[in-house]
Amino acid sequence: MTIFQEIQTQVQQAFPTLFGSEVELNKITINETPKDFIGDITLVVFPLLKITKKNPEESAKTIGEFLVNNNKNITAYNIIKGFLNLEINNDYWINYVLNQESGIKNQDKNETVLIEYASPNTNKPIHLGHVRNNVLGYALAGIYKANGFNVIKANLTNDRGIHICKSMVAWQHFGNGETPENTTDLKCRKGDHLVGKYYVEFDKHYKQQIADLIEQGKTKEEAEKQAPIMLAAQEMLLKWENGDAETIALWKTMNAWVYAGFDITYKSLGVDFDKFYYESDTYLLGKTIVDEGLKNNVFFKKEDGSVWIDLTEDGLDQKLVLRADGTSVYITQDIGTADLKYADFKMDQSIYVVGNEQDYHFKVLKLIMQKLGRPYADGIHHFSYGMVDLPSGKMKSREGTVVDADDLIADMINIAKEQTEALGKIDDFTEDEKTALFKTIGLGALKFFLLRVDPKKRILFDPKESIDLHGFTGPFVQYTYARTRSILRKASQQSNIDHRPSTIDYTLHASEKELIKVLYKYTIILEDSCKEMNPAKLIDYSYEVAKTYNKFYNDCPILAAEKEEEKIFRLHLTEQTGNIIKQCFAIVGIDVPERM
RNA sequence: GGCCGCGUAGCUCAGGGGAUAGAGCAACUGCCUUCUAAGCAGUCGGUCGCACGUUCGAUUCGUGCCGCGGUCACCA
Repeated sequence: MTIFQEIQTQVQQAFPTLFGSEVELNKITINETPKDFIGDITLVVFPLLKITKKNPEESAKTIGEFLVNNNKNITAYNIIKGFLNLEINNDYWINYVLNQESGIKNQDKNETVLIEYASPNTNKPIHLGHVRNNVLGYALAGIYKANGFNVIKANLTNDRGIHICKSMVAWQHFGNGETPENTTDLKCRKGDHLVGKYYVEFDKHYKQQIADLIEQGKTKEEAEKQAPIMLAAQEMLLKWENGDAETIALWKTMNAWVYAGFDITYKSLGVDFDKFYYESDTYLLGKTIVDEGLKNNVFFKKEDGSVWIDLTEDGLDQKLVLRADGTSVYITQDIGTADLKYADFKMDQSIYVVGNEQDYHFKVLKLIMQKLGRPYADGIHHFSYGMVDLPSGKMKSREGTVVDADDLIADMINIAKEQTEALGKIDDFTEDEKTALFKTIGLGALKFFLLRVDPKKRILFDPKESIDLHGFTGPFVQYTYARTRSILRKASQQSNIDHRPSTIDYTLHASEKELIKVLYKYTIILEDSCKEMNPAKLIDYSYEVAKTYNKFYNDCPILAAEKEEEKIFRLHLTEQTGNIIKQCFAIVGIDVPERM
């Protein structure tokens, strides 16, 4: 229990005695005291006045008096307007530091959470938008784990469908047998780029053919439907669904190229998965559930044989769940996969990390599963995040206006390299150590950049202004960590810092106390970031820790402290700061260097 | 047009019924013979989109309007 909660419940329990009436816990608002006032914790009395039946000053005085007399950690209080500012005993903070275990862990929740993220299409390499998805998904999984949940990271790979056939058709027509092994295009040695090249190629020819047909007097709609290359793709999709050997062989070959490429990108992003689902395995599953829903009158059939659900009573509209020809649509597959996930993992919560352009789709999916009476339906949650936009607007793979993930990662590492080398602090590093450090810093900057913004908000990325390494950034926090490590290394050469006094007698420096208070909040923030499903909360906190430590570092000598006890205490503070930074970053998937 | 989301400093973002609205970047000024200056301190910069309402108190909640984005496919 934190001291915030402790005071809150203590005041609640005392209320009948003090004021002759009960009070709800949530009426007792406790805040940190703003910097310019005296005190550590502030209780706002305004909401309590109706119950105390006294004016703000008197009410605050009664509570303040009570707390000072009955809580040994509270030494003094002052009242400004309706704010009761409480001062916490120095020893409370000092003991907190001295008795803090290094590994803070939350209790096991005995609850399973499945988090689906990444979920790429196998027709093109991933871009910055997908990177946001990957980084958010991985961070969210880390946050749930750190909060004691059993987490399954799932990747639903979109490996079939018309868009996949487009790349295949284009490769057949224009590929001339190009493979990742024999290609002269360096970029295409990585198979996802090779396949992506033909996806773009398809679109180019498709557009040309449409233009030609329109010139021949067709309408735009006719042209779009009759373009030979599109007909070829549709034909290929049918062949694929019928299991045509040649088509399946080509599909397998090209998908294998893509997977080899994805593996490299996942690896450099440092993300991983416990379970891969493939749409080619799951796309038929939804159909039996559609039958079930028809029997239960959740769905209805129209004259042409197509199957629908009526969601008008839920404020939505009618939604198709199966085509007249009996083939699946997007949501049919998701219905089937939802059941499959539950069969596999019996999860309590099922989180979908998918962009906010699909808000409507997931609203529908959840409603359908609820109407079908699925036990996991209420646990479905769409973790909806904003798009990454460029100054020129939206990224579009087909039009080539994307920031490629591999390029971006390489750029970031390069920026890290240039700036690190310019500082000249790591000249004694081996080449391997340097390479590792540049990657740590470059990816740290990138991930921090993507995570520091509220997930539901869109991000504007300007390729011309590279991601910063100073200020509110990943490298700033990493730097602070390296700083703590540097001091601890020096300390270990000097004396034994393992010696831990049970108590210590001196007045905390203001910056020292400020730092302790920030460290104290760690578990609260970790819990909040999970409840609010917001990695930005943890990122923001890691920055606050670093910033506060740097101030402390500047104000308080550590190794050169006047008294030995002081030095030992400050080394403990330094160690804990480093531990918390490292933990925060590990949770969201950012590495931390020993030196930089 | 219906529905959903977002409008906070020149730019990128925090805050989310409570005190004087905070960071970073950009601009300017100090601080390295002393533990890593990727740092610290400071100056400059705001009608929290607009209006009404609820409240002791609204940037925060509600309604309306304006602006931006998304979505309303037998695409995924």
